[in-house]
Amino acid sequence: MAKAEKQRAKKMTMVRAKKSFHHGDLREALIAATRELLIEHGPDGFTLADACRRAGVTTAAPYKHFRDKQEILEEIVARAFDQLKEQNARAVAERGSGTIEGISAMGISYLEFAVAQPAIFRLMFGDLKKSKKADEPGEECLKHVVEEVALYCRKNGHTADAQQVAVRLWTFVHGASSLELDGDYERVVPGLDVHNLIADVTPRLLGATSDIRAPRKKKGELRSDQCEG
Amino acid sequence: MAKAEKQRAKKMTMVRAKKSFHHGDLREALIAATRELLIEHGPDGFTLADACRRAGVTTAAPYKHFRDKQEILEEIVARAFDQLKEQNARAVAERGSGTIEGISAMGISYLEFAVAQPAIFRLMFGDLKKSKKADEPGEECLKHVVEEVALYCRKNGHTADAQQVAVRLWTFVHGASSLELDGDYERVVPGLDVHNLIADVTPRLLGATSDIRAPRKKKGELRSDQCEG
DNA sequence: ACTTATAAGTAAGCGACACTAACTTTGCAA
DNA sequence: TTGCAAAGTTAGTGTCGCTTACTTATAAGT
Repeated sequence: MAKAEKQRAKKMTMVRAKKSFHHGDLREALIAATRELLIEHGPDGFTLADACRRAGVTTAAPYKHFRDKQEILEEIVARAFDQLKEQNARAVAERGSGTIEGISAMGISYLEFAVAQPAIFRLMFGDLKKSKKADEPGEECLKHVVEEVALYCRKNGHTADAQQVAVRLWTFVHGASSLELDGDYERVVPGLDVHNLIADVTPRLLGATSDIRAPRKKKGELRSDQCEG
Repeated sequence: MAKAEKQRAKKMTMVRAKKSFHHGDLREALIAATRELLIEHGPDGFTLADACRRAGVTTAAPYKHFRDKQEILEEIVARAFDQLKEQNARAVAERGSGTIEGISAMGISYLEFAVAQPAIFRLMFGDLKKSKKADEPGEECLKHVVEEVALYCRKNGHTADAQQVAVRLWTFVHGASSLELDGDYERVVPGLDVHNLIADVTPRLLGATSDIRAPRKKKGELRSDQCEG
C-alpha cells in the first residue's frame, strides 16, 4: 500500500539501488563520493551530508562504517600515500634508478600528484593529522628517496649522507608543490615552469655536504645550467 | 529595575565594557579574538561564535563590521604578510644585506614566522585564497628576496638571474616551513635541525657553491641512464 | 524451512554554527 | 531638542555533525 509505494519511490532516488534497502558496499561508495567532493570543492568545501546524498543514503548511515567524518578522510589519505609511493616508484623506474634524471623525475611525479589532486594533497600534509594510518606510508615515501640518493652516491663515489640529501630534495619538491598548488607561483611569478625548476635544482641539492663556504668563482664558469640570464 | 539589573549583569560579562552598550572598537577586538583562537585551535578549529563570546558580543554583531567570516580572516592574513615582510627585513639587516648570511637569515626568519603562528601561516598560503588584499604583500615578500639576491650577485660578480634564484630560495624555505609546521619532519626525520638545513642549502641555491660533480655534461649525453631495473 | 541474531539501513532530534531580518540603544550633529 | 545613522540586540533560518531508537534484510543454526 502506502508503504510499498514509499519504498518504491525511495528506490528511485537511490543512486545505485542494487539490492533495494542495503547498499552493497556503502563504505566504498562513501569514500568515492567524498573523494569526488574533495576534488570539486576543496578540502573544506565538502560535507559528509553531501557525500551521503551522492551515495543515496541518509546522513546517519556513514556511522555504521566510520567512527566520524575524520575517519573517512584518514582512509582517503592513507590510500593517497600508497598511490603517491607507487607513482613515484614508476617515475623513477622509467628514467633510471640511481640517476639524477630518475631522482628528478621522482620529484616531478610528486609535484604532479599534488597538482592533480590538490585537496587530497593538502589533507595528506595538513594538520588534520593523519594520526595513525598515514604515518608509515609517508615515511616510506621519503625512504624511497633516500634509497635512490644512496644508490646515486654509490655509483658516483659520493660520501654524502643520503638521508640528509633526501631531506633537502623532499623539502624543495614539497615547497614547489605547495606553492604551485596554492597558485602562489602563478600570482607572483606568472610564467614559471615548475618542472624545469625542479630539474634545475635537483643536481644542486645532490651535492656533497660540508664544503659550503664563500662563493668561489672558480667553478662558476662551467655550468650552463646555473642560471641563464 | 529588572531591566537595569540585566544590563548591569551583562556589562560584567563583557570583556571590555568601556562604554556599556557600544564596544569601543569591536572590529579590532574581533580580529584579536580570532587571532587568539586561531593560535589556540588551528585554522579550522575556531568559530566566529567563539570570537564573539571572547569579545563579549552576540553572534550577530560581527556583521556590522565584516561581510562574513572570511573577511576577518583576510584582514588577519593581510596584516600577517606585513608582519612577515617586516620581520624578514629586520633579519636580513642584522646579518648583512646582500650576503649569504643575510639571505640565509631571511629564510630562517620566514621559517620562524611559520612556526610561531602555524595557523595563520597556513591561512596565508592555503587555498582559502586571500583573494584581494593579501596579493600585494605576498609579492613584496618575494620582491625583497629578489633584491637581496641581486645585490649579492652584483657584489660577487654573478650573472645569475636574481628572480630565478630567489624563487628557488623561496621554494625551499617554504617547503621547510610547511614540513616543519605540519610535524612531518618530526615524524620522519626526528632529530632534524631545520635552521641548519636552511643555512646549508642557501649557498647551494645561490649558485655560489659547487661541489656538484654531477655528470650532467650535456643534455643529450648522460650515461648511466640504464642501471638496473 | 523456520527462527533468530545481527549488520546495515531509516527517522527524528540535539546542539552548534554561519548568517539574516527586524528591532533597540546610543552618540552626534543640525 | 530632535532625529538619524551607527552599532548593538533578539529571534529565527537552514545546514551540519552526530546520537538514539527503531526497522529491515541477510545469513547462520537447528
